[in-house]
Parts: sequence; structure tokens; C-alpha cells
Amino acid sequence: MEMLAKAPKGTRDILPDEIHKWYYVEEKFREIANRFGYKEIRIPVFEHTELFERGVGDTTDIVQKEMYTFNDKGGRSITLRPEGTAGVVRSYIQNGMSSWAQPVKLFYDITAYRYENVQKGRYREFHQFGVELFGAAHPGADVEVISLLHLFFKELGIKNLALNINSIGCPTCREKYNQKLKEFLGTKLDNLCHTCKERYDRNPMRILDCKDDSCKQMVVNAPALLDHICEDCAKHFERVKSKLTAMDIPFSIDKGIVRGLDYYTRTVFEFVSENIGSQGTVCGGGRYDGLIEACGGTPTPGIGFGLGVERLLLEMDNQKIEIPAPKSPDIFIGFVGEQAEELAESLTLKLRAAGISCDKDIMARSVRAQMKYANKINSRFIIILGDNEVESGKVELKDMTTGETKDINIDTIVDRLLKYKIGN
RNA sequence: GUGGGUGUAGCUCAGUUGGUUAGAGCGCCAGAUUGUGGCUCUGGAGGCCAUGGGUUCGAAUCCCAUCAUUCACCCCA
Repeated sequence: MEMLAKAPKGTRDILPDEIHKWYYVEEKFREIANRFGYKEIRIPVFEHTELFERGVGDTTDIVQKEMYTFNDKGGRSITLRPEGTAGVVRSYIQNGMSSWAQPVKLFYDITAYRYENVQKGRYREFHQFGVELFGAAHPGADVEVISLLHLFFKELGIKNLALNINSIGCPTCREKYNQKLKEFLGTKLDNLCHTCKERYDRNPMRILDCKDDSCKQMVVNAPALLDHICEDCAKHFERVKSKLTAMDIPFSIDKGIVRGLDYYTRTVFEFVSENIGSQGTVCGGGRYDGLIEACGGTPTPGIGFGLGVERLLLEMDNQKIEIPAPKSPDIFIGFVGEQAEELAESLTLKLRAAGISCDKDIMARSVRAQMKYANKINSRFIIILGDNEVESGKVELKDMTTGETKDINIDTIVDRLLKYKIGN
């Protein structure tokens, strides 16, 4: 196949036969977010590169090697958003949301872009649902966000999604911990893999989830960050845990969760599936109390998450969760002859104007071919117009599911179909 | 960036130790039914066998390269 007729690597079309699944989860997410008091925000697909360097963190993989960055014709460095939080934070500052009624509760439904090798559940253009909650430092905020996800998955009928939580403390306790970790690893430095030797100086925490066997062994008895967070952070985490328990939201503690984005503080969490391959993280999020300040705003606590829609759909497919079928047309109008064609055209428009989904042939096909088409598009009713019908004003209304027909006046067809729709 | 699998019709796939006109099912179009769908039957369209090179009398088949795709590692949604 030629390049011309080929979507770029890591992108794909969402075709008409699957779009109802997207409508379904999008509508569910929107509806639940609204129920929790979150309002939708729409942000640009691209931002100034500096925003992501600052907001996501310039030591992260995302910024170092995964961004779609280019210069526009004005010489500005522009980057396609690799995630949603940075853009929403920028908007929060730019639009003075700190003077809105607090807290500010926002949700979004976006595409995001990362230049990575493609595999199951991972694309270069992908979709994220997300929520950002600004202004609330209280552990109740962490729990509200998590409970939104809990309810979302529950109402979609998804089972066996494990909620893992951890606390990665604040910058102060992380600094202290990094010292401790370096002391622990100092004697073992020679046994670490090449990348981990570099991590030792820049970000020693990353050594903990290295997949290298030798590194894994070295790290078995390493101190865990969670055991070394400061008193305030520990207290915060305790309250999050007890609130989750009180709300009957099951969770496990995973001391290994170290979010890949620099901005996280304190609570971090993810919802993980075991059966959609190695890309099992359907949703990841956490608290980012220093981010708004780091982006030039006044110090404001924040918490949010990003949810991978492709992975969500993959998991639902895996669990054989039924998604309501798309609506089929109410009626197809067949015709033969020129007079009948004109009647069919005006009648079709009249039905459509009345809110009835109606279709007719526009390829000058035989009545037989028209009927086959009506069947293929799954039309509920059909009528056929010819000279007789034009003259008498009467028509046979046929129910395609039962094959039954009924003689009716053409004038009454709108009412009949409206009644059918309401009653059904 | 690293490693493995796979590239034949719109889709899912056959194709014998290399052998001459490359097949099936599904889908699409038309007809059987000149004004009535589904079921059935008949016919039709649709292929540079991913691309380029090599071996050979002869390559979809064997070899090399490139590209694409997919799974995995790293990392993440």
C-alpha cells in the first residue's frame, strides 16, 4: 500500500462500526464528571514547548524523547500535547481561575501525542479522559477523585481493576529519602546496570523499578520512600487510606509506584488490569501540589488523573462488556417512477424534519436493490411508493422485523412513526 | 533506541519437495423475483503475491536488503 493511503505509524481511524463504543464511554464519563461537579474544559492540541518542559519535567522520558516538537512559521517552538495536565494548569493560571469559586473542578476528553514505539494499548495518538481538581489540599480531595473513577468503572460494568496507591511525599521528604537511598546503594554501585549508574546521580528513585535482574537483587532490601516520608505527608496518606476504607473502595498499597512525571507529590495511584497485556495501566494519577507554582502561578494544590480510552475499551472488550448497539433508521422509503421519486424526496425530508431517521435510494437502483439496502442498514420500517400510491395516497407500511404490513394513509405516517418511537 | 513474529483480494486466510492461467470463505455489485429484504442459487468486479535486488530454465515459495505491521523491553494512558 502506498504512503498516500496509509495512516502514519501509531495513528488509526475510528470507523463507523465502532464509534458507538466511543460515544458510550464518552457520554458516561461526561455524565459522571458532571454528577461530581466537574465542568468540561477544552484546551489546545499544541502549546509552547516550554510549558511541557516545565510542567511535565525535563528529566522525564516524555520530554526527553517522546514529544512531537516543531517550529512554526513564526519561529516558535511548539509541541503537541503529550498529556492534559500541563495545558489545564496553564489555562488555570492564564484565566485567573484562582479567583473562581474554590475548588475549581475540571474534566477533559482529549487526544494526546507521544513519539514511542507502538504496541498493544499504546499509540502515538491516543485518547485520554482526565480530571483536575485545584485548590483543595485536603485528603478528601484525593478520595473524591478516586471515588469518581471507582464509580465510573463500576457503572461501566468493569470488574477486577486493581486500585494501587502510594505516597511519594513532598519535595522535602523526597530529598531526605534520596540521601538515604544513595547511602544504601553507594556500596553496590558497581553491580548496577549502565542506566542505573546514571540514575544514581539524577534520580535514584528510578533504580527501584529497574527491570535488570542484577539491579532488582541489589534493591530488594532498599529503604522504601513510603517508610521515610515526613510526618505531615504520612498523616495525609493515613487519612486517604481510612477514607477509602470508609467508602468501601478496595485498594492495595504499592510502594513501587513512582509516577513518571515530575510533578507528582504525596498521593499517587493507578488502576491496573491484568489481562490487556503489558500496557495494563488504564488510569494513572496523583497529587501535584507544586505544579501551579512551578508554572508561574500562585501556590495552589492540585490533584488529577489521566485515563487511557483505548485501554479502557480494550479492557471492556476483554471482559465482554456489552455496549448498546447504535440506533438504526426508523424507516426506508423505496420508490419506482419519477412522480414517486419526487414524493419520496419530499416525504423523506418531512419525516427527517419531524425527528424521524429516514433514508431513501439516491443511486437510481431497482426496488429489489433498494430493499436489500434497507435490510442492510437495518431499517425498522419500509414503504414503497409507485404510481398507485401517488394516486391513492395510501401505502403499505411494512415492519421489517416481523414482515407484517399495514395499509395506512401517507398523511398519517409522521404521526404513526412518532407514536412508535415514543412507545418504544 | 533494542529484540522477536508477520507481509497473498476490502476482511480472514489456503497455496504441496520451487513448475507454467494464484484460490476459498466472508463482504461488495448484478441477476433469478420487469413493485418488496433476510434463505437459496447463478454470474461479475476486485491481486505488480509489501518493495528492490539476487539464486534458478522457472520464484508467492529459497537468499539478502528496505519498508510496513505486530508483540515484547525501556517508559507510560
